[in-house]
Amino acid sequence: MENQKAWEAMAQMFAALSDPTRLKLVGALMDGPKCVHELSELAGISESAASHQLRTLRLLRLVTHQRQGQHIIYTLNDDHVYRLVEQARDHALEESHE
Amino acid sequence: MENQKAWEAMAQMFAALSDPTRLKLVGALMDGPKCVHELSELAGISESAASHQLRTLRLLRLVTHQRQGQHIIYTLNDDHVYRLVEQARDHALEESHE
DNA sequence: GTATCATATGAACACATACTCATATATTCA
DNA sequence: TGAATATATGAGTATGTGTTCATATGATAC
Repeated sequence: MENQKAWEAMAQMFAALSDPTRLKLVGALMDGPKCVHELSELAGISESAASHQLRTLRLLRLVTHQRQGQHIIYTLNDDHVYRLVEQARDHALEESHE
Repeated sequence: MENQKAWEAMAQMFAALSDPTRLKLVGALMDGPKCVHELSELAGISESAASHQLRTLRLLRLVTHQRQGQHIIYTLNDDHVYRLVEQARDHALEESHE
């Protein structure tokens, strides 16, 4: 089965977005780059928790980060993520008014 | 926070596709409706495991099922799922040849 | 009826994961 | 240099999840 790895990569992609906290972080980043403190507030979690989850998103290459003084600015990595979340949102909206 | 439920619904959607086994089941269904036995073979898992995961996909409304004699035929529920998986596949492919 | 096939379900277990708390690292400012 | 701020990280823990195994349900054939 040569596809096994492809399925795993895709599943990993979905897994990155399968947690409400991480999804909120990504959602916040869809409005533009932000620092950890701001992200933690927008997601309603501790800064430590945010840092942990941002690390996960970083390892999965959904976000990138760069230092700006004492702040670390996180940014969405590419448009695929953006579009994926938008599409899921459409689906969720459609489901909700059934 | 009125959006909390929306994020959770979306996260749940992604969670449904975040497991390689479930993703393979959905992938198999993208080629057309199939019975449990066939799905379990295509996904390379036991029929019991397949049944458990199909139940999950059913509860999350990603698939529907109908009886046909002694077989239960599963079908993809809507096009959103189809498009979501296709998009993720594109992303995975693009990532892989970086 | 019973035997058989297809699927579903519950319990149990192993493993993953998301958080908190404490601590470490890195930057800026005095 | 040392204090303060921003972020990262490791350990510990509680909860979630995917599988297997055993058993149950439902349909067909005899």
